[in-house]
Amino acid sequence: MSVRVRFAPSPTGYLHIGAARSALFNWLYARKTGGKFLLRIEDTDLQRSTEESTRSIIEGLEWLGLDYDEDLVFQSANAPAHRAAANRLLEGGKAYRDFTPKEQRAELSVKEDIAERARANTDQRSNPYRDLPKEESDRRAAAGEPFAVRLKVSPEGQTKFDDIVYGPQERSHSEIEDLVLLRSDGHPLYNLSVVIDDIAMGITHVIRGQDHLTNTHKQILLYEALGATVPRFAHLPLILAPNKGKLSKRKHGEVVSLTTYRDRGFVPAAFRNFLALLGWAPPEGKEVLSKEELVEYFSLEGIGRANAIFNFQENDPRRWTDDKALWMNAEYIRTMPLDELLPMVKTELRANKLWREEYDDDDSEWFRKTVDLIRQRYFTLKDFSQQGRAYFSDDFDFDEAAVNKNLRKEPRLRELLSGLADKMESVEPFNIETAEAALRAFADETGVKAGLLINGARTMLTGQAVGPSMFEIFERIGRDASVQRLRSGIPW
RNA sequence: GUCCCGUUCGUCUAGCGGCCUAGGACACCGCCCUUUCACGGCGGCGACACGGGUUCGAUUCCCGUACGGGACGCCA
Repeated sequence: MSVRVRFAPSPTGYLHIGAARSALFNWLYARKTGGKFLLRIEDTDLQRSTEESTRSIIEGLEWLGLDYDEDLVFQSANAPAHRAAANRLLEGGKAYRDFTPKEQRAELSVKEDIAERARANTDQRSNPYRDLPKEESDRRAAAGEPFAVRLKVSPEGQTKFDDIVYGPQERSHSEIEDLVLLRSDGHPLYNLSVVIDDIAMGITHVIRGQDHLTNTHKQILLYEALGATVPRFAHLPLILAPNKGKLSKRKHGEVVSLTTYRDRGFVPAAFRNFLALLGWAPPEGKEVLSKEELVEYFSLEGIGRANAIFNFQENDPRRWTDDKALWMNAEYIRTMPLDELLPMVKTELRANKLWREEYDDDDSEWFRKTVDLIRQRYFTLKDFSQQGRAYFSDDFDFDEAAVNKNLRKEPRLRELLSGLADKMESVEPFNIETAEAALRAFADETGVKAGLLINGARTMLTGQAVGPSMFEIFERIGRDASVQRLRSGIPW
């Protein structure tokens, strides 16, 4: 039977990077096995679900390059099927009506409620309606008395399954409550919906976060009660914050949201690559992997069991996200095929009003060479419009530290650079070699070290103390603009 | 509280009884390259949580302890 997996997020906010990784692993497994990767939006919590969130999930998957097969499924559309299944279980005596009135239920917060139950240490099979005779149950229901539907879990025995990642799992029935399938208002609950939909969609492998490991036992009970084939399960270790706590938007902000990476200049392939390495290791140790290589090497067996810490420094702008993610992005930016990078740079420049249509035709060669030159030391696509601004516009800022270090420190420089400008003005043709020759000749004539002029000129031309070889910069900026910038008094 | 899961360098991880004086990647440090900064090259720092077993031999298997995480809802 061919593999069918799914990614089933609830649309209650941005796409979390942990969820994104689940999606990636499901996708990789489907592509690896020639199976199908399906997308199901679990929007049954009407209060919290939003259309905007659904959109951002779909966009996020698209950004990561995770295409899904078949039609998108909205879980809310299947509510009638979920209710029907619950009623079937009721008819078959596998579930029962719980008439416990709403008022009797604890009005506590979730945590308090759990603590309360823990203290009470009640028998999971103690519900007074569990063994209500069918006639009475039917009569009270017919009379309009509200009821929830609970699964009747056998007091004896245990559920078992062999998790592909975590190995054999066993849980005694005595640890499992008679879970509610249908709320008293008829609304189907999560565990029921998931199982019914997974059956309907023909899911063969459920790959999801480890936080569902214990839910799995309840779901298996449902598969069995329904007489359905139980799929294989593979639970993924969790991604934790630096303090080993749960990674959450409320506590950690935008660093956990996938869209942040898009907005802050990540190359999708780089982030996908980084995500794949969180909890999974390629067999031969090669870590920079294309989409095709990822698919080729991926296996569920290669997934580790320990939770991974996503390392970032909240108050350090340079380390706003994991070091390795940033490194991976830089690696992609400097080594990916130039033709794939160019459109991304174009988008970035456009967004910052630095794009000129000529870069697409008359100046396309200039644009290619310039991007190829400066990409070598950039970390994100943002750098093209920020640190790289001087390559695309005459209107750029000067870095104070660079000005102090390379210009103000030597009072004669103002005069010297103006002289260098005069010298450059007559250089023809103007390229790396001729610019270098001219600068060195000028250094000899004036008796100063070439380095003084080189560093000074770099700052005059780019506003920065660091960057590519000065002579490459001259060629990129061009003679006229170079001369003009050398004469400019702006930074002084 | 109960149940479940986990624990190798700061971080991501390799390791599935001898190949381990524990390998790689990121980060950090040093040197080389470079009249800047990166890249690259070379080198360094740096880990098997602890205690018992089993075994000729444990990072690897078993038990316990500690620590961490998860689940326990008429949320998903």
